[in-house]
Amino acid sequence: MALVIYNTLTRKKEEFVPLKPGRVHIYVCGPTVYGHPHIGHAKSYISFDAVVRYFRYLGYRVKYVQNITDVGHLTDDADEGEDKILKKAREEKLDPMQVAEYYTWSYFDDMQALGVIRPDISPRATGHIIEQIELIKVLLKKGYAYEVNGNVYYDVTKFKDYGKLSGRKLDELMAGARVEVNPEKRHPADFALWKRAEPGHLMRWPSPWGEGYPGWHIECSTMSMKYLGETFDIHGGGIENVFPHHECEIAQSEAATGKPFVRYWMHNNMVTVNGTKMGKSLGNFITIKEALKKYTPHTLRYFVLSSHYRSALDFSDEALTAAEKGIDKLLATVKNLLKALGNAGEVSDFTPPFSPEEFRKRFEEAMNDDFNTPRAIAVLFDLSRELNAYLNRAEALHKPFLEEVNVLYQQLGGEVLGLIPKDLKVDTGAELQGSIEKIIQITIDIRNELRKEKMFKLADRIRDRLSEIGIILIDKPEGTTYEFKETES
RNA sequence: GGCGCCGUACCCAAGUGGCUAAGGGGGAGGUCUGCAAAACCUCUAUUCGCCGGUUCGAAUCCGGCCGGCGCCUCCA
Repeated sequence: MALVIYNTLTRKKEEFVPLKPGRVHIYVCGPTVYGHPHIGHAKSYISFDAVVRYFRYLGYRVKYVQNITDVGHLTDDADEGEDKILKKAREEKLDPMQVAEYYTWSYFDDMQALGVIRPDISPRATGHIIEQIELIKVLLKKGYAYEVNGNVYYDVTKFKDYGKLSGRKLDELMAGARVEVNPEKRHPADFALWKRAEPGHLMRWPSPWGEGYPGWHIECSTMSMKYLGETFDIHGGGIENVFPHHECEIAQSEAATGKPFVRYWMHNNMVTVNGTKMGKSLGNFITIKEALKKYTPHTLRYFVLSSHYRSALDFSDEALTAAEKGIDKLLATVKNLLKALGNAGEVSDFTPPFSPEEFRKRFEEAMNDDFNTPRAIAVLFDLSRELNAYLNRAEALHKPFLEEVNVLYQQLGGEVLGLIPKDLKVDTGAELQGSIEKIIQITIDIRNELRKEKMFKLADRIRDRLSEIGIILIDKPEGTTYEFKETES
């Protein structure tokens, strides 16, 4: 089955055909860096991380660009109000670029913690002022924009396709306008490409229209086309950006180049907390840093990927606790596998108890269907049940077979979903832990002597106390083993 | 007011015209165990918000209603 993607532009699932064979050019709207990233960012970027990882798994050469917005987004009204970064800078008495830099790194740190692979290019808006001015000049020259008092606006009535992504019509936009009409605009839906800097405005650049700063949609058009070409494969972002942000991007880009801008538009759904939207300006958001105090990165990743990217995800402690149990179960199985791999050998006339390739196929079918990660995860659980059953019942284990299964976990659960760490600890003989392990072994030996003497109360106390510090004893007919409780990666 | 999405078991969540409605969590029982833990096995929705309609056949398509959410203002 071919890879299909739900395209917001056509509202249908469409087979993915790259513009250049074997390559994927993808742009995803990045964060505005004026605060610590929250779990909504986590959902968005983990989802697209899985998309990019899957393309790479399929063998595509991917060029993944994600902007860092360090200027330009305003606090309230489209054209009035104060730049969010400037606001933060004033509140914290910092240079705006200090604010942007600080939160850019906060973002990178959190993404790394969540196992999100860095985009190939993370262009900053302030680093592309010249290119943005050039694009605005083209739009003016082609008659799609007009200047008033050092402000440049895009004339939406000139672009006949305006509304094709979001399904909106200009007259409807007028009727529903909640914002006071800016008298400088010819049409209420016109949007700013360049804003004149008032005296005292800290972030300002010279331009043909005087000192000012770019509007909020122009950076994405500029930077995506600069690095990916005038037409590229995929543009992703949050569903709330369909209108106006992405609609405006299309208007700017296609007006300037006369070519289709993006072939597949992908939009991920929102995170809600207790059923209501989480937004930066609502102040009810949970930062990734807060979430990571309570849950492991793998739990958060698993939680995000266990629902589809186009579904809304409700964040609650119950759901996260269930997710934690789920991912622990998956990781426990992989650990069992790694342990078994240690004592496995060659079994003559071996008959495979199940077909690993069958599971790979099912996994790929799920991912090919618009990146259906919940279904893909379900396949991994089905595989786990088969594997555990084999590990339990087989008296002699066939090493090549276990290795094949291990590769499957590493590729599907590891490389693609980022749920299974490459260096998963198998709780045996790590050098650093050598002496600790000897001590545990001594404790176990003594406890087993107690058990032989039927002094179970004391034996259980030893097990309970060890359990309190995260060492779990497992009594089997062949003897006692132990493992460290999974707390991190 | 306009546009759009969603409602599947106790919870989370796939499935969107036809074999037994995935998977995870939780719960019940069992194998194993001195007891546990882990793992495995069995059970836990004759039914998919409600009401009509289309169809040989619908959770899936159409219409209406009820409920929840999002966008139309910066937001992932």
